[in-house]
Amino acid sequence: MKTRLFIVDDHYLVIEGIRSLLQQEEDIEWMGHASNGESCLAFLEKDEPEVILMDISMPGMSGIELCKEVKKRYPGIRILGLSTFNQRSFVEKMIESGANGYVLKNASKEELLKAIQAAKAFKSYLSFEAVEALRNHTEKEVPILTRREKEVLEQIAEGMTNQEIGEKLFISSTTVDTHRKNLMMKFEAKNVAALIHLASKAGMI
Amino acid sequence: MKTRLFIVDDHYLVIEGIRSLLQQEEDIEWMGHASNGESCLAFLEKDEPEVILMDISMPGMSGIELCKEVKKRYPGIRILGLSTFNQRSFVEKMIESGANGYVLKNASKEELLKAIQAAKAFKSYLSFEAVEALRNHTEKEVPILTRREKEVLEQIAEGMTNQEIGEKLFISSTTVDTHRKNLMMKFEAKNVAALIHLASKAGMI
DNA sequence: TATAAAATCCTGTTTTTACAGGATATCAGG
DNA sequence: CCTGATATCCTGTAAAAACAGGATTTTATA
Repeated sequence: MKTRLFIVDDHYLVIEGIRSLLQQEEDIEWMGHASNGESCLAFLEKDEPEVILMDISMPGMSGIELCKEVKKRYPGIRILGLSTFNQRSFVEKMIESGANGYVLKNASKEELLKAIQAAKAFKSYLSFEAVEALRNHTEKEVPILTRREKEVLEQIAEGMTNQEIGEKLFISSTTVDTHRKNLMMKFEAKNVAALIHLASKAGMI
Repeated sequence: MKTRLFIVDDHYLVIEGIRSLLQQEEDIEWMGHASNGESCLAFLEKDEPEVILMDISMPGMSGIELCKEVKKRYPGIRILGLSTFNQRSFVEKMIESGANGYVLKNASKEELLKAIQAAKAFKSYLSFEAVEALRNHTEKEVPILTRREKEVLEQIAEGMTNQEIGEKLFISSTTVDTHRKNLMMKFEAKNVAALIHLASKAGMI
């Protein structure tokens, strides 16, 4: 019995590459692909795959949000996280959101096939690096920010003062200051300069 | 005549995917791949491809450094930047480092082939998004910094205060403050946060 | 060798941030 | 229903940065 596979990734070359890679596999049926969460959900209304390969970082709805949504609507579908990031926080979030496994983009074809087969059998599979990421607490992780913290961070990066941010977001400047404090705690930054530097390196602004 | 192609990327699935995609192409000869800058340079000592597809973000030596090095040692080799980032700074840095083109990972197979053919003919090719990235921010000019200003900027980004920077560079904290003022003037930044943000986007830290 | 650019240093004042140490309301998940 | 996370708000003090407006020395180069 063939495994009905669907893929969601915003990088066309990755999709086409994996498609081409799996085309020669007898036991995989390629159902199609989507380049964002919205079109993935639209596809699922018409047809239901067994396994979805899902990129984490996508424009619009993130893989984590999409994973939650898909699992809520279609609990039978197995989801494999697919990403370039081997950061603990990402792997963790994805598993928490209901993913059955996690494969890094630097995994081998064999590893990918193993993960797909495991997912089909309702088992879980984490690629080696993903397991390492979960084990390795020492590795510097990208902090997970709340909606408000992200908004405040963006405004700080634009050069706005607490007062200006407060006016813009309709909150008190002291509240902005609290968010700022929390941001610096999360990033373990000494001051704004370090905060913006770290956030920028992490690709969050 | 076949195009002798080599690829450098730390994501195995991307390599295998692109290999699989291009295998059916008549006019491309797959020479091999490397997962980092060092092994790429080692390969080039033995054999010389015509075109190298090169990822920008890699562990160890970055694509930008590798590009410079390859162009220095083997000026005849054409290099195509390959990345998920459509940020101006990356595209620009890569071109400055001698790359003949830039293709995003969400490009189509046709676009990739076009870029490879252009590179083979010593022409340049930028994928649509890369051109957009270059066009969108052309107005913003990156300020030219002095040696000292760069040093101070780096220290500021690390979270050091004027006093700490002064001690480290054996100058007065007031001098550091002057450099800071000049940096903010050059970047037209309102405060450190904006300064670090702009400098980071410009790829200067 | 002029001259411009760079690097150094200073005294103030005002504004903003950093840090400490709270409190309250809401809402989702176990 | 309780707990934890989120978001909101507050008072204070100390430290740092931002701003203004200087000056001197060094260094590269036209």
